[in-house]
Amino acid sequence: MPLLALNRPVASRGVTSPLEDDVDRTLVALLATDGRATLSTLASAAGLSVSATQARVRRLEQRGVIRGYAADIDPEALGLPLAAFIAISPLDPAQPDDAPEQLAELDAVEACYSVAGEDSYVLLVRVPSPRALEDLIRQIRSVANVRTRTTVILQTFYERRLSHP
Amino acid sequence: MPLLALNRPVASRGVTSPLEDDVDRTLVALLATDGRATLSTLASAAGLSVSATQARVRRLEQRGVIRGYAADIDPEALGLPLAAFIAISPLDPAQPDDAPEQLAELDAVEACYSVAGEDSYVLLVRVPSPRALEDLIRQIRSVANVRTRTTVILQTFYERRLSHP
DNA sequence: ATTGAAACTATGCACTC
DNA sequence: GAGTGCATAGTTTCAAT
Repeated sequence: MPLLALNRPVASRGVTSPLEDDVDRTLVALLATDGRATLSTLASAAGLSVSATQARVRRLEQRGVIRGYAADIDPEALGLPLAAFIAISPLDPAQPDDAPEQLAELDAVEACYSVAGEDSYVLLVRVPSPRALEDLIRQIRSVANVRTRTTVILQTFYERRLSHP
Repeated sequence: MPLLALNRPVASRGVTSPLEDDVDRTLVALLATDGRATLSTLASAAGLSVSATQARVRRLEQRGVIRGYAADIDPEALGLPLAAFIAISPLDPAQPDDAPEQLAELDAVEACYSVAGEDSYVLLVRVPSPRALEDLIRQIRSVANVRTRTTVILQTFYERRLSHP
């Protein structure tokens, strides 16, 4: 059973071919909402035998369409009730820029995107408290030599909804 | 097997109690990185019998610590290679504000956060093309009666990393 | 929490189309 | 290549301890 490898850039995880037919779409849609669906459940939904379904799912995994399986954990249960976006821009633009790698060291950084516009990167971070956010911002500034702009998240209405499948 | 229910606000999904001991932490950490880990695998890691492990996992699910299980699908495979943050603020502040609900109708909206600062909400959206992004922005403006500020995501370095467990 | 039995699920292989 | 069916190994479930 394949594990997620979330510390490497998405791009290095290999090319992803698109879904090939309705069976693939059905399997992906089901697994996206129930990552522990059994092959028999998937097989019934797809109208295929269990073996054929297994082969399909394996192919989706190997092609990188399915990147892994994860339990969705409530951040509050982990003691991380405070989330924020932190937009960062380099203080010294003439410096080698490996901010994403540097910032991956910090556990609080859940996501890192490079973006168009005023800022270079946007991070999604989760911390236990306002005090911890202050510390984190300080760390980010020194680790990556950047200026930061922080936007505190007040409420998460939804997250990780699956688009189209 | 529990299904995710991502269309309802996180807050309405019930209170989440924190993790209680190291066994819980081990189980959560494992399931967060491998959502399809078997009870025997989890049992070995936690140093418990399979049945005790099953009971633990069920409790974690019932307490809302584990909110569900999902396959991690590459958005490109779904034909959604373009992602963006869209920050929105109301055009008419004297109007009832149910933007998150209204915007949940749009499949392209993957996440919706209310935020502190200039803007009211930040959305994470995924679309097939720049043209589709233009259409989406138009839809968001009319559906929610808002002004938008869009930040295109150029690269996703990492996403959904688990913090602390 | 553990054991253990029964039901269900995953896997590989022989076979068909 | 892509599917089915079947035998076996492994997993999940639940009652009893």
